[in-house]
Amino acid sequence: MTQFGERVKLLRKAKKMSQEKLALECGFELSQIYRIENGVVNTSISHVAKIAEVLKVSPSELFKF
Amino acid sequence: MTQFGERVKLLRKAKKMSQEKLALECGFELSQIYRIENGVVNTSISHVAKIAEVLKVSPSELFKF
DNA sequence: ATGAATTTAGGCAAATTTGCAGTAATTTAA
DNA sequence: TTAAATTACTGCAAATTTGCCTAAATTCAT
Repeated sequence: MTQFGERVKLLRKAKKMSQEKLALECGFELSQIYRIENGVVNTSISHVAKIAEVLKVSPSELFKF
Repeated sequence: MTQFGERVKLLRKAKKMSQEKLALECGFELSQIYRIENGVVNTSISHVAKIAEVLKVSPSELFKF
């Protein structure tokens, strides 16, 4: 959960995207991006898919840890 | 969601494992495996990780569709 | 064909996630 | 340095998932 979040943060920063922009493009809340990146929540596969799409990586990239 | 479930079902059957056995080894309910495989629910990343572990594949394998 | 095993299905309560809204803390840029 | 931008964090209600339970439907082996 924490590892997954760290992966999201890493890939997001690699694209020089703010949490807010990622949230906006994904269609969910800024607070939710924070929760995901910091392992506060155990998010769902549809969120995984959406984040991957916006970050232009395959969902499997988010599990490479 | 549906695609993810189909992937779980495929990999589970490849290991000749019943939903019940998978559920047992994962430590969750049979009904939950059914729900995941049939796209009834949008399950969480920790469940993804656990299923991958039990099926002896990397989590990313479950997103190859 | 039939009995056993497996899968599908759904209801309900408890647990968890999410959106929404806000504020505080930290980082970045001018 | 200080103003702006970004990130961290929280409370609450609504939505969703999960466990537990039961039963019907389907598949499979004999």
